[in-house]
Amino acid sequence: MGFPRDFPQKTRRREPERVRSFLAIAVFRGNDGTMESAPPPSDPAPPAAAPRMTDLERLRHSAAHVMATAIAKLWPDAQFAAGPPVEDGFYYDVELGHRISPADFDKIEAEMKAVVKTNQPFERIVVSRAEALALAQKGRLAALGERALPSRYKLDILQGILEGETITLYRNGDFLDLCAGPHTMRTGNVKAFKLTAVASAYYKGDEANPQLQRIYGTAFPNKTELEAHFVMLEEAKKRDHRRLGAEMGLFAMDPEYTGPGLPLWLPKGAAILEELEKLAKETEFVAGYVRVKTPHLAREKMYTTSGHLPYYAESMFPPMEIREERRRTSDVGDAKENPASSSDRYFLKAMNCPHHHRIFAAAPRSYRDLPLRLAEYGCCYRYEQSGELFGLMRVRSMNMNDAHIYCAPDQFAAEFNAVNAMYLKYFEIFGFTKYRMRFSTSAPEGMGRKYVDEPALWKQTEDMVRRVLQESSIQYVEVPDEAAFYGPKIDVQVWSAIGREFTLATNQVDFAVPKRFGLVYRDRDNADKTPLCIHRAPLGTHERFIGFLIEHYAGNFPLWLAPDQVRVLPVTDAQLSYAQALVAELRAAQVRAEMEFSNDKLQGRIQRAEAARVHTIFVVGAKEQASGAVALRVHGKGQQGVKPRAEAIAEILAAIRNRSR
RNA sequence: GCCGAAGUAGCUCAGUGGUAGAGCAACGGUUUCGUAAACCGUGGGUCGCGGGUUCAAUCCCCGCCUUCGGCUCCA
Repeated sequence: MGFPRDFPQKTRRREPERVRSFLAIAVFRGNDGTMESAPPPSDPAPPAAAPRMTDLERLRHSAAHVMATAIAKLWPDAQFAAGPPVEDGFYYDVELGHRISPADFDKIEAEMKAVVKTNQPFERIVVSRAEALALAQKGRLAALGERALPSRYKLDILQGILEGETITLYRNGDFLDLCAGPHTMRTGNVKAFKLTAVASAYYKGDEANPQLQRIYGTAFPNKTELEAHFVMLEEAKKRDHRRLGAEMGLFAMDPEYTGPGLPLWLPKGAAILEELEKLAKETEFVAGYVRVKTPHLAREKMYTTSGHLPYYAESMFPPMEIREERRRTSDVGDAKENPASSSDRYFLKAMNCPHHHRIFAAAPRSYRDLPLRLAEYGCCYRYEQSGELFGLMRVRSMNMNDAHIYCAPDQFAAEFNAVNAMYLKYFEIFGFTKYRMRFSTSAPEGMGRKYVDEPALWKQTEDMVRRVLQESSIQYVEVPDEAAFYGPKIDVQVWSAIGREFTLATNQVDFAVPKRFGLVYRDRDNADKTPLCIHRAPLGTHERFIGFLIEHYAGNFPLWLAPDQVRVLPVTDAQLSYAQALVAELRAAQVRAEMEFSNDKLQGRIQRAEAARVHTIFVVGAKEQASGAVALRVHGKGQQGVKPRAEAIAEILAAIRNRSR
């Protein structure tokens, strides 16, 4: 309970459904039971229930088989599991004594080329369960011939296939695999491919299962597109927030001294952080939020009450044990008076809500006080698994764009709607056009186990949320059985400029935890009632949000966010005082401005300013000084002509105020 | 946490069983310059950390840390 570790932090890319279906697999619901050839690449009608694939996916799926054929030839004891197409290519999971390393790629690719060259047809074969099992027992599936050991993963997959479903094999040359298809016509269709990575993956994604070697590759219809893909990847790498963050001096990671996952905000990054928080504060002020401030830690009782302990404990930093000397009690020889107790343990907070609940409880509340909207960009600490840390996107210390709205049931729809409107406002400001709201609901079978056992409340709340979503015509998808323990939630998924999808923000309804804290308000009928609580973080964590913004803008921030808003470059030292006066005027108006005069030529200084992504450059020479003007240059746009200084500064102030893009 | 790979100057990278180099950055000097790199010079590294092998380890071996690619997790 309590706020899921993913409250604002959710990065995992879900496997496309079709990938899972491959594991379940190899099934057509057709019923012919006869052998037939694979459909040609252009055939629009593979059996109706076959996995649907685009032409590109089909090509990549076939490439996966070509790769498996090559691997089976090089290492006949290879045990294959699943080999689907994925977003950027394909993979095949394999269990193998030999550790495949990138050094083996050349060898594997050479074998693949041989398979492509012989242009083997992909042949679709429908078999009975008994036939398939017999082949698997003989190690004949996902292999070039019979083997001493059974095809264990294929056998397992076969056992997962329901009675009555059609079982199909695909064969190319001697390579025979359990597979639902579809495939291209022949191996010769796999013209342009490349192996890209090797990693490990648990069989069926379950930690309890063996780890397999997952070999990734990609394939395209032709060499040109393949090469373009790698060029695109190189370009994407240049936008990576970890790289830009270092280049631009936004943040630093200091694992040795500060600790892994604990970013240091450098002055230029902190400037962005503060602009973001300024925006949020202004927006929330207008929307009737009030700001609070709470400590970074709390006693154990806070989290036993909230329910985070012991369940959530492993995601929290270990407790600080406060060992008081038992001075007085030891003096009188009665240590039992003051035994070390659990109340001597403090925890760094992993979420702000318990503290906010205590603020709610700090005074008697009337229905007149509701809705009460408590906002705080509290710094939370989560002990994320080491392998999960990822630049700013997954960190261990985070500022949440947090607020908790306590309201009565009849206020819920309006509050929830207002929160959604706030999300949309932000997206508009930042120019996010591609996002999706993911509405996670409960499932009846999880009641009392996975979810708080309040079926009526669940239904009521989910209906409310669904109605609000429909009425506001927000694009969303509903995902059953993915809700939080304490209520339904909405995650906002976005795609960064480099195509990475993750959850930026979460909006959750909580009808369980306020009760655990005994929170009540006195209603009109003079009865004490438990408020509903909406947890909302439209900017998620500021760390992740800025990581996303860096990639979204490729480091080229709009003026209001740009760490370097204006740089004044005097042409010669004769303009130093004029330049300094300009900087002073800009700073007096709260603009981040600086002057640079060095031994470099003007051209060199411009080059450096552009490389540093300074938003606006004022070049001032004798002419500008004489006329009280500035020569403007804007990052990405080049020279903008000469303007009177008052006009130039007024435009800058207006652009900052409007947060225009 | 798991599997694999990597860690050399602030950054990007080269290199060798005989204790290290380049470009950019930094610093100093010359140059007073008009829109994406003027010129000359200087300093800078416990080669991630700890063990081991060796006459000798940045290089070979082992352990650890961190990062990266995946996986798992993400009530």
